[in-house]
Amino acid sequence: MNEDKSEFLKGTLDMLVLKVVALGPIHGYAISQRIRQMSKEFFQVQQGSLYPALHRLEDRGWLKADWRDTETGREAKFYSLTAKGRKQLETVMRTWARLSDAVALILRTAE
Amino acid sequence: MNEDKSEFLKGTLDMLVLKVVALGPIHGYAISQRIRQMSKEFFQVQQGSLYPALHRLEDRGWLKADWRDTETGREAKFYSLTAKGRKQLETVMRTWARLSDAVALILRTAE
DNA sequence: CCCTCACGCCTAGATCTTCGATGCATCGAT
DNA sequence: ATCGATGCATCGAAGATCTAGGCGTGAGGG
Repeated sequence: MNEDKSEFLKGTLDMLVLKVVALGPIHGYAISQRIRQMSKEFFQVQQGSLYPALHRLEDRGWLKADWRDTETGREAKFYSLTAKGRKQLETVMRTWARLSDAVALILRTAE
Repeated sequence: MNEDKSEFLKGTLDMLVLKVVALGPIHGYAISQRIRQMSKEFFQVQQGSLYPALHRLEDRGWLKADWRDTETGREAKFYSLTAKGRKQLETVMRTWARLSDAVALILRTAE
């Protein structure tokens, strides 16, 4: 398993977060809600997974954060995608496509 | 993330191994070759991942093992699927289907 | 007025998987 | 005789996720 593939064995979370942030600046709490709702309740991201993930993605230069006000007038940390993050998202989506094809190849083999 | 879903975040390896073994009794070394070849070189399972996985699956009662001779006249540990293992494979394949649908839902969202 | 729940951020420790490295033994081919 | 493939295995490091906790604000019901 090379590095890119291992990313997926370790989880799809990073990809999902990148994708959601790519739709427009959004804060952490809303990201988890959005992922849950977009996946029809399948993914229920825990905060203990989400926040470390966000910091990880920021450290790698894929996301940048700034504090803004919510519609409800609260302060929240809004994340946006960097140029690097956009490239990473594309890469990772291509890898996901290949991975799910590979899995399908194996799973569909008749017994 | 519930337990079943987490299985996938942690990796597809267990499912792939179960599936390959479901095709007929096969030994560890051959499993890794088969996975590689069936996935068109995408998955290259390391021995340091494979053997622990096999022991894990055996401990859970999904695989059983016995020593047999290879076509080349060597001894090797052949794994077969138990009844429990077959059920587990079905469960896990259904979960995979739902997971990849959920991922697709999110990834396909237009920006 | 108080209490609870949703919002919104975060970390620490435990647990699990995977990987790279290493070890051992046999066999066939050069 | 040596080297690569076959075939088994373990160890330690690295990483991701989860559970469980903590902190603060604000709105609404009793």
